[in-house]
Amino acid sequence: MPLSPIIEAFVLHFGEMGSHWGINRTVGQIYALLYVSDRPLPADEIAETLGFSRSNVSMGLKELQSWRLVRLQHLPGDRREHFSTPDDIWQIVRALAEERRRREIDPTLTVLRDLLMEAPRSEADRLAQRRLAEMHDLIELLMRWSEDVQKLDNKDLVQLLRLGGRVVALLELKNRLPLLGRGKAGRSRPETTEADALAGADADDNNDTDRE
Amino acid sequence: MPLSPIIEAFVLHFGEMGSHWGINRTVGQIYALLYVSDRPLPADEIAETLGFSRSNVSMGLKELQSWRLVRLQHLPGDRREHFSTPDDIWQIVRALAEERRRREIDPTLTVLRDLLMEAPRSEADRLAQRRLAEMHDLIELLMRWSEDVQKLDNKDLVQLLRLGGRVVALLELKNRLPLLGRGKAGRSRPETTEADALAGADADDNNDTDRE
DNA sequence: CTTGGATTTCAGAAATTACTGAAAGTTCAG
DNA sequence: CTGAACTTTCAGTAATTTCTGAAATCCAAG
Repeated sequence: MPLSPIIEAFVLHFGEMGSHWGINRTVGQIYALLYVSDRPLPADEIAETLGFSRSNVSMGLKELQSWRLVRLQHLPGDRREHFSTPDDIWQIVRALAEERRRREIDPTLTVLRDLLMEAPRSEADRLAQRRLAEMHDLIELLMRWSEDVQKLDNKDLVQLLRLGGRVVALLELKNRLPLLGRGKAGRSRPETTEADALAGADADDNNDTDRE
Repeated sequence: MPLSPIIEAFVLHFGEMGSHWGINRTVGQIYALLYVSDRPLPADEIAETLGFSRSNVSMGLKELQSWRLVRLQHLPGDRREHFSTPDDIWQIVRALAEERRRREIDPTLTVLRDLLMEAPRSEADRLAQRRLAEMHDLIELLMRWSEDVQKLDNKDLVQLLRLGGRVVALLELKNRLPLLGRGKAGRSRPETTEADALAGADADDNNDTDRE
């Protein structure tokens, strides 16, 4: 069954985009098709619709499953497996973020940490390690934030996003009324860690010598 | 001049990572090398150090420049061009986010909008368009947020990130004391737009029919 | 068990992407 | 101008990735 022009255009564009993001075209197209489909589709129907070989679709679906972007279900009276995407679109964002973290970010942090444990053998090494530490701390900060924010329910998340940069007004409010900050969120130890050094990186550039 | 083990390991890992992110290995390695280098490097030195051809390095540098991830400078008494990465690590994040947006997200939003303008020719089209609208609104929300947040200075940004999910406590506070919300940030029109539909996506799944 | 539809695996073909060396282009001191 | 030093372009080649069809495997029904 041929695709309507609207759906075809979307599928093609999505496939194209995928290839800029380390996902191959086939996989992107399969996902796009499932995303707009009104019902779960069996692999052979996907293959026929998109003009790929059955085995290629099988591979693609396997990859999408490993990213938790599609789910498998059985329809009554049909022995074939049918695939669909989660209804909640935020689940896509969460799944992508989590898997990226697990597969790419965490191993990178491990490498960085390992390299920071090594004894430097030269001045160049020392400088390099300072840069690696900066990168490590930046990534860790971003990841902690994203892990944390992903626990919010959709409602809070949307409210937060819509607030955008205006959230700073809230921050200032909090800073001006320190009593409020101590309740549920309060940790009493002085909050001077790597992150403060990160923040200072543009203000003055030469105070980052506190890490070896 | 051969690389120290620490730097070499970093360069190799970074090159590997690049290939998961739509950046080729060579480009990743060049960037990594510049990132940890203590001084701007000329192209021929990069080529020799990494074992690539001179022309390959030239291509790679051109690409990195187009992403605004390296900058070119001339050193006194040397006719060659030297390359380095910005000192402020946040600038990397900003540059990456902006370029990705410009190159990939914006065109995608345009495609989505175009497809949403098309008259649906079937029930399947109608459903597909509803899904496209959801995706469009989600992306737009995320992009507006990121554009907005990137205008913050490093200090505010780090504070915000460190706050993580606890920012919700502040939101609730604001909601409970509406007087405070109206100052600088206030917009008086009722804030009911596409975003609210997005937020509701998990609570009830069938109220998103308000968009054609 | 056996059968047959459904799925996966895998070796090789096809397509894409990355890389090189030679040649052309640019810049600037003399 | 000239030519030396440096950079870019580009056509061809190498390497990698994607895709396919045939064969193997799986699995539920009989």
